[in-house]
Amino acid sequence: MSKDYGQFCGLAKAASVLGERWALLLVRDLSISPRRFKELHDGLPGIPTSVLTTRLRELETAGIAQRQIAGPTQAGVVYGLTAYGKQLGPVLDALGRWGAQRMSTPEPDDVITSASLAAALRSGYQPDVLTSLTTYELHAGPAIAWARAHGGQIEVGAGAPDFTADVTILAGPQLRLLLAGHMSASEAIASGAAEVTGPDGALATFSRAFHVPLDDFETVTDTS
Amino acid sequence: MSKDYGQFCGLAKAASVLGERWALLLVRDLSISPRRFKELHDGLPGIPTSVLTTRLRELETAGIAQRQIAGPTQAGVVYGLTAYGKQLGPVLDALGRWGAQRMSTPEPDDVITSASLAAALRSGYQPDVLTSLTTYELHAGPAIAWARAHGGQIEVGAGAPDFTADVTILAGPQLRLLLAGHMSASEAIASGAAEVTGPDGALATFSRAFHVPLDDFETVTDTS
DNA sequence: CGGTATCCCTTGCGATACTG
DNA sequence: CAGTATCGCAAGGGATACCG
Repeated sequence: MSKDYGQFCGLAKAASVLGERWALLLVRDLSISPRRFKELHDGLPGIPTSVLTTRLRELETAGIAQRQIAGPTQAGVVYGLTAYGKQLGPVLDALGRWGAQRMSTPEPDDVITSASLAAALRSGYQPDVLTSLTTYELHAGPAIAWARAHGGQIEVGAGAPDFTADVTILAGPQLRLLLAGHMSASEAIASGAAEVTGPDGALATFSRAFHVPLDDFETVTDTS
Repeated sequence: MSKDYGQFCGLAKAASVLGERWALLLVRDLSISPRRFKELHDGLPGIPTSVLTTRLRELETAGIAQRQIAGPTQAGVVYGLTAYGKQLGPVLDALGRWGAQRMSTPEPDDVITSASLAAALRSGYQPDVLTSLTTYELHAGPAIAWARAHGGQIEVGAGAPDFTADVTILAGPQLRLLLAGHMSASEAIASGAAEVTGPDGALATFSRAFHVPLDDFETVTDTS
């Protein structure tokens, strides 16, 4: 499947690497921050270690990812993106935003990972909302992500932040509707869909600063 | 391979459809213009008809493509993108630009298709160069594409245009270097890499209006 | 033209186990 | 923790033939 398409075309070259199973999600996770093998394995539920190894090698060969030694001996192996790989960030964000349009409610077996939550924050960020530096800690089910943003600058991460956030939000699956603007901040709080710690109006500001639209057709017409 | 990833994540949803073999290239071709089954088959060298059918069905189910009846009886079946599918255009352009950065010279067996050439034109278009409406007809080996552009507006197509272009360019593989700005218009003409019909300076303007950068490392370091 | 229908066969995924 | 090794299986891709 890693086969080439035999076309002199940038998209074909991209597809030959990123079209591999798990590759896009792996790059997504690496784009949040450098990660260890085990973190990657845990963040991609279902991927076998052998496949993870193979993908990492392929990404290395393609100049997208690289091994980094982070600590003493080889205990500190860490995978990160190269400069070339980092350029994929905005592209994957756009692709994720596109895919998210038809994604309103989690399927019964859908999992939310911390890295995908962080990526969602990054992809929905609106540069013109936050006029002063604001930090967020967001919990969506078992997933945790944080953001530190101000004007055109944003930084996100997966897992608990190492600082105390200005605003902490505990949310359930309804978070999707809030980010889409289909549920107001006050509704979210009143219904218990979100629990907020922080200044008054913080959730309203949050939902404007991180907007992931929904193009609802509710469900795609099933023609089967 | 069409398996889902079980994640509530826009990128994961996108990957489950677009990660399929041939899917990205198929959408690319459809994004240029609606096409018939045979045109799609011809434009994707190597794809079996059965796989093409399967992909088209999957794209239909995902709400990305749709069958359209273009003529009398069923002789006029045509596949096109839905509104949702059309939103992928700019995203795929970005992905193609990313992939093209490491693509300097065609591999011996690389093919150039008209649709990929048209997509390349669209992806490299610089909105601030052409101050008046200009039309181009571009030949790169066996591939033919055209563009009609002015300011922020651009329209591209695969195959010979149905109008007489202001500028006609016959180019070889060296075209890649011209688009990257690694070869000047005058060099291209002098060396015979490009043959131009049109006003003086037309090729220089063209190479500024359609810019596809090259991030060269020549070849990615092979660490095998 | 616009597909269906087979068929084989590779590949690479997923599972599990195990090593430095 | 950071992988390697093995293995079986199923899916799906590619080729080819054929039908409406």
